[in-house]
Amino acid sequence: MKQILQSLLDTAVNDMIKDAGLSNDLPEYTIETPNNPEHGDFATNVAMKSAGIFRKKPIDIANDIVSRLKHPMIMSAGAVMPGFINFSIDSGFYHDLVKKAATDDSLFKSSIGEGRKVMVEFVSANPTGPLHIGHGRNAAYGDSLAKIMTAAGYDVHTEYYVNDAGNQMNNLGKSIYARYMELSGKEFAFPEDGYHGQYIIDIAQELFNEHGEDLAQMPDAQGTDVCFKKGLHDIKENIADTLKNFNVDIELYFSENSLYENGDVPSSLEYLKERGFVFEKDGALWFRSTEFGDDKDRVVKRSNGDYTYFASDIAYHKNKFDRGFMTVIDVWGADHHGYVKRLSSAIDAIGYEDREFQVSLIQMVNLVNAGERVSMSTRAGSFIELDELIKEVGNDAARYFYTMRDYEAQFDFDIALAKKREYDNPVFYIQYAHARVQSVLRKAKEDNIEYELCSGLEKLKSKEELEIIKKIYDYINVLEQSARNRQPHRIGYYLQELASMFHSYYFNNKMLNGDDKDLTSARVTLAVAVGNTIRNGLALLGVGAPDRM
RNA sequence: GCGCUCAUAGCUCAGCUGGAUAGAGCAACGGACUUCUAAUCCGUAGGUCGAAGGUUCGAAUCCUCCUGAGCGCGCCA
Repeated sequence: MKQILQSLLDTAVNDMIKDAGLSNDLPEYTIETPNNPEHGDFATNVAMKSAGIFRKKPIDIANDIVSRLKHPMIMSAGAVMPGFINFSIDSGFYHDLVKKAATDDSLFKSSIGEGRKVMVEFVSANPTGPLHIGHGRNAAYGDSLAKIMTAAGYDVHTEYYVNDAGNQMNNLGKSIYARYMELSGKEFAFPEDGYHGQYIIDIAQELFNEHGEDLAQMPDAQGTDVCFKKGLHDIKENIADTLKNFNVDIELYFSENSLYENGDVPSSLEYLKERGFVFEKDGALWFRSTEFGDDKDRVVKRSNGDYTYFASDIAYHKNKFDRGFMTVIDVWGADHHGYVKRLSSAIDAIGYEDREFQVSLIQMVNLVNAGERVSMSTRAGSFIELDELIKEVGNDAARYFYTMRDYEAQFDFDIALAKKREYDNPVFYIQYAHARVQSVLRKAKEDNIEYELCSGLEKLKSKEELEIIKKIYDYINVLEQSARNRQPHRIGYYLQELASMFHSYYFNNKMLNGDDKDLTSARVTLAVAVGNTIRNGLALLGVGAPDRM
């Protein structure tokens, strides 16, 4: 419908430009669905946007445009001050929409992505311990974004970057080894930056059960290595399990260490060196990020010979582009924002000009428990695990809560509240709307009430019914906005509104009317259309749509 | 000190890249179950969009300057 209007308007305005003897391009304008029903089904600001071209009052232009529009879909069109044009649409077109929404999923998919290859890299938490509540937001966001962009026609691939190289891995090995030695009654200094969580002790205990005191007999370096390998393996597995339980799809766990093993790190630095962006100073290797507006140049290889984390990140992102991704989206915690300029500089230096790099900085989750603030540090071991949260509040509620708010705003996750609110929660409200639809279908079957899907639709003519259909049609708009702006939270708000409209409609109107087959058919079709919309929307958020509750 | 993000109803937050009378949920108050699930619905109340300027037909939205909160500024990751 919108496309039809747009092409009608484009033609009308183009004709007017020609008639006026001008050669301007069309102005950018919007066609939207007004919140105020008195403003019709659609409204456009094209006349106001054209005021500069024609040097006339917007209202006069609007009237001129209206006089040029003719189409069976348009029941009426009118120009109002200060220059909006409002349209009312013939209800037959709405009935076609319900039919579509009730029978297939084509209304819930968009093609604005045009098959563009996109990588979303997210979570990427260091494999030094289980995921905690802070990671949950990143995981929920990234997964929903990927699902949304897929529905919007992008070719999306998801990845988790595993930082299985560098100092922290040494610390992990030593931490486990120290705990192991404790169990063996021996001493090994616990590393200063070691990890204190219970899971470290658990891993050590497993090693002890498995090997007895064998590891204590080895040289420390060798024992530490065994501990490290076991620790990394177990922690990675734990993280992958948690994400799977959280309904998060990661297509590939990409190992940082693999970039060292195959030589990508030095070779990508060499590549930048050839292009003149890497130089030597004070015995270290530097990347000239000031060239791209960064505050200072950054070290990529330390004077002691170690590569920095930044170096492997350069290699990783070059690798992403080399694999043909046109858009690369990184989902990071907001505390890493100081790192954005550095990496985007390096990507500029790599020089794939047709590519796009974006970072979504997920704001902090402040953990609150009954008013008391809980700090979350992996090292101190005082964090609440994501697993625990999922167990407490359920996967659906957790996923929904995390993506309920704009990722750019920080929010307090009050655990006590989340536990308590189980039945007082927007996600259940939405799911209940879906379950109600299924319940109607079950009831019809039980009572042998006859109806025919997609027939009798001319009965759908009340204001309430047409509003719901318009809302269903608005889904595609929300999906596209959500994908474009990388804002999954819009979906949740939309679903809440749709569910609310349906609950109200359901309460005031009987879906099943045994004596009136046409009316029953029409209303059941509308209900099914709503149910399908909700199921599709919830799926984007990683939330299930149960048939009964 | 420099940089990033945020500030909207009592609370938690939306507000569709500048549109028409700023919206929801929770909390508060008043109503609706002989019903396809009351996990629902209907109504009432609640606002100087942090403050001040600017840009234009039009600003919660864009610009400048303040105020306040969070985070970041390493040859760590």
